Amino acid sequence: MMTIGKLSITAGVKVPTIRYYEEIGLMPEPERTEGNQRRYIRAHLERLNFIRHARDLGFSVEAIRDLLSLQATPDAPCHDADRIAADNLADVRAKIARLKKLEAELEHIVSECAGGRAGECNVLSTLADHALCMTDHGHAHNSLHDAS
Amino acid sequence: MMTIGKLSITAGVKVPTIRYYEEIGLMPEPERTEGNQRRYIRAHLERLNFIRHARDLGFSVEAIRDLLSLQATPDAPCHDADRIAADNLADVRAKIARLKKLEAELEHIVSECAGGRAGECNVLSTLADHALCMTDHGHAHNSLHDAS
DNA sequence: CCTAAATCTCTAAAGACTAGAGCTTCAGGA
DNA sequence: TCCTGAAGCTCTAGTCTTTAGAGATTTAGG
Repeated sequence: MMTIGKLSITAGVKVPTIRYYEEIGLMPEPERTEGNQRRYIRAHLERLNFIRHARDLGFSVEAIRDLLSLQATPDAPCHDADRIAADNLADVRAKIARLKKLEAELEHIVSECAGGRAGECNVLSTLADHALCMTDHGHAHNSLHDAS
Repeated sequence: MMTIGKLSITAGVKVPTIRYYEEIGLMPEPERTEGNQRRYIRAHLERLNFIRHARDLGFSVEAIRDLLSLQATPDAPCHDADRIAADNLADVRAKIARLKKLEAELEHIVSECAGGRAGECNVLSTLADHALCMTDHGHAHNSLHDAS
């Protein structure tokens, strides 16, 4: 029987985040004390560890929801879980590729800065003039920010 | 003189996003027709290209604001713009490093999946048991999602 | 029993947009 | 010149994943 604070420390997830996970249905509603405080058992800690770990790996909340439901039915084929992980891997690889292009472009920009005035600054001119781009990094800037 | 729709297509930025940029002061208020519709000139398109390009590169809106103000005063030292780009480069490198760890871990997870049942699935058990982790990927998952 | 720490709910903020309602304007054709 | 449909307008509210406070209540230890 742990309090939410203990669970928070143990799992490395902030208290309001735990309550948020409960709200969106990732975590089940635990039992409460007479005074309405949440009390968790070990199963809750394990589930929260699972969630945090998956989040760290970049899985979206929806993907985690799927994984958790798979976990709940151990006789189901593991094919789905594999697909979710494989999708995630593809995503991670795409992000890496994209970030490497950005890295190259930023390196180029920074190395050319000779400490002059802004009017002749390479950072600014490169950003202003798309034609100077070294790479075609396209318009898919969402891929930089998505968690999935 | 283009409409907001034309500007949107040309710059690859959605119409509501352009209006949002105006609202937060990244884009200036353009002239309006008698009937209150926005009309843009080429300078607007260039500025919007600058913004989109910088967003694609992972610059935060605040960083872009800085860059834009530097651009407006071409006699200022370019040192600040360089620092902003250099900060971003460090960020991008950190993101790459982190994603590579995740990639390795996901590769490991996926490759072990033999198509069995969920009960013995490596994806699920790895996520469930932190001790199986190959790397210490810590709790700093924010760094994956920050744009700055 | 008292008190300080922890918990409770609820609201609101962050960043960077996106979507819809309901209305008005514009451009092209008959 | 009128009509019509696409595109524009404003305003509100929602997205997503947390995080932070306010103000009230409960708990555990001494």
